[in-house]
Amino acid sequence: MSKEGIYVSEAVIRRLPKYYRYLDDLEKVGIERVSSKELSRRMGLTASQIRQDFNCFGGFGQQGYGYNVSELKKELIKILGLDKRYNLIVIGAGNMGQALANYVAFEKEGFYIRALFDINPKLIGMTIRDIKIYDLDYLEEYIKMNPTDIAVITTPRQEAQAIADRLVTSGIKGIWNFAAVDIEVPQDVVVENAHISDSLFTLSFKTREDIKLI
Amino acid sequence: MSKEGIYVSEAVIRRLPKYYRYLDDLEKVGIERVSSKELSRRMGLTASQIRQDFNCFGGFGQQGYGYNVSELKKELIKILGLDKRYNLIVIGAGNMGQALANYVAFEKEGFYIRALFDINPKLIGMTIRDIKIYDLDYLEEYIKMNPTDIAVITTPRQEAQAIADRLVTSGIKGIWNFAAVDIEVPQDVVVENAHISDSLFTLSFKTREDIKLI
DNA sequence: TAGATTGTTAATCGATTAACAATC
DNA sequence: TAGATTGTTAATCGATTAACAATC
Repeated sequence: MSKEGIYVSEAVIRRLPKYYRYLDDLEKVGIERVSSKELSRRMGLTASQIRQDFNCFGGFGQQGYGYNVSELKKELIKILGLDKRYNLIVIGAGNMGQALANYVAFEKEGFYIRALFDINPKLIGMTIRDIKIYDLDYLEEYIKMNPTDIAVITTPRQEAQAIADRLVTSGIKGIWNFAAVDIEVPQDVVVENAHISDSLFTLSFKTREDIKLI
Repeated sequence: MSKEGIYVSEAVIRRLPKYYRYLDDLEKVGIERVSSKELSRRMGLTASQIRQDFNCFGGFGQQGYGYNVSELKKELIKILGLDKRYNLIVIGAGNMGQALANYVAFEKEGFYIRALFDINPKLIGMTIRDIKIYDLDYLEEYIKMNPTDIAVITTPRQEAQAIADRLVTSGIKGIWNFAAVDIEVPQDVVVENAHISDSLFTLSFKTREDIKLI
C-alpha cells in the first residue's frame, strides 16, 4: 500500500463485493478461519487468484493458518469503503427510484438515500419512507446545501446525460447510473452502470441453445 | 456459424447489448452506415475489437463501406435472441419485483412478465398492470400450466437458493437473479446475476481517492 | 518439529490490439 | 481505378494459474 495509491484492475474490483458477501456468510455461521483453498472451493475461483487478489491490498493471511474470517471481512469493508457513510440522492422517482428508496438494506452498509427528484407534479411533495421527492428544479440548490456523495440516475435514458451534466457541474463525484445509456463525465467523476436491461439481454443470449460459452 | 454451435467468451457477450444500444441510437437519428472506426470512436472501444466481436457471428460488413446500421442492428437482435418472445415470472413481489412488473419497456423487446409470486398475504391476489400476484405455493402448478422461459428472483437472499431449486425442478432454464447471493443450478440452467448491491459497493470502492484503476 | 498455507515469482493462457491482404 | 474498410492472421498485452520458498 504505497502512498502513491493502489493500482487495481477492473477484474479484481468486480470480485471484491463477492469476497465480502462470502466472508460475511462465513462469519454468520461462526467459521473463524478459512484458507484460500477452502474459499476457492466455495466461491468457484482458484486459490491462486484469491491470494493474488488479496495481495493487491496487503497480506492479510498467515502461513500455515489461512485467513481469519472476521479480520479479512473487516479489511474488505475498509477496502470497499463500507466503513464510511454516504449521502445519496436519486434522480427520477419512478419505479426504480422508488424501489431503491424503499430498499432499507443499503443503510446497513452506510448508504443513505436523502432525497428524490422528479419532474412529475404528482410525485413532487410525496415522501417515501420519510424521504422527500423534490422538484428537479431544486437539484442544484439541494446539492449546494446538502453534501452528497453519490447521485443515482433512474430517469428515462434520453434525460440521463443532461442530468449527469448538471450533477457534474454541482460537484458530484460518484454516479450510479440505471439509465440504459452510457453517460460521459470528466475523468475525476466515477460512473458505475447498473444496466439491468443489458443484463436481461445477456440472459436471453445465453439461453440460446446454439451458443457455447467459453 | 457452424452447426456445432458458436463459441463466445464472456467478454464478448457483455459487449453485445451495448452494440445493440448504439446501433439502435444510430438508426434512430437516421444514420445509414457506420465503419468500425466511427463506432469505436463513439463507443470507446477499438475498431479492431469491434470487428473481432462481430466476426464471432459472421461477416456483416462490406470492405470499403463499413456496416449497414439497420442490417447490423437486425443481426444483433437475432444474436441476442430479441426476435423471440419470452414469458417471465417474478418470484418476490416486493420493491424490486413490483418495479420490474411496472417497467413496460421490457415488453418492447419481447419480455413479458406474466405472473408474480409472494408469500405475503397482503400482496397475494393484488395485480400490477393486470399482472396477478399469486401465492408462492402455486408456483409449480403455474409453471406446469404456463410455459415459462425466464424466472426472476427478487426474494431476500436467504430464500433465493430454495426458490432456485424449485424453479429448476419445475424445468425453468433461465434465471435472472436479483438476490445478493450466488445460486447453484445444474449446468443446463443459465443464471444471470443482477447484483445491484455489488454494483453499489464497486462504486463506493472506485470513489476512494487512493485507488487508481488500471 | 512436521504439516499446512501463505505471499510472490514464473509460466501459461486468453483477450486485445496491430497489421495487412482482400475486395467493395 | 483509387480510396476505404473489412475479415483475419500475427503480435502484444494482461490476467490467470502454477509453483515454490518462506514461515507460521
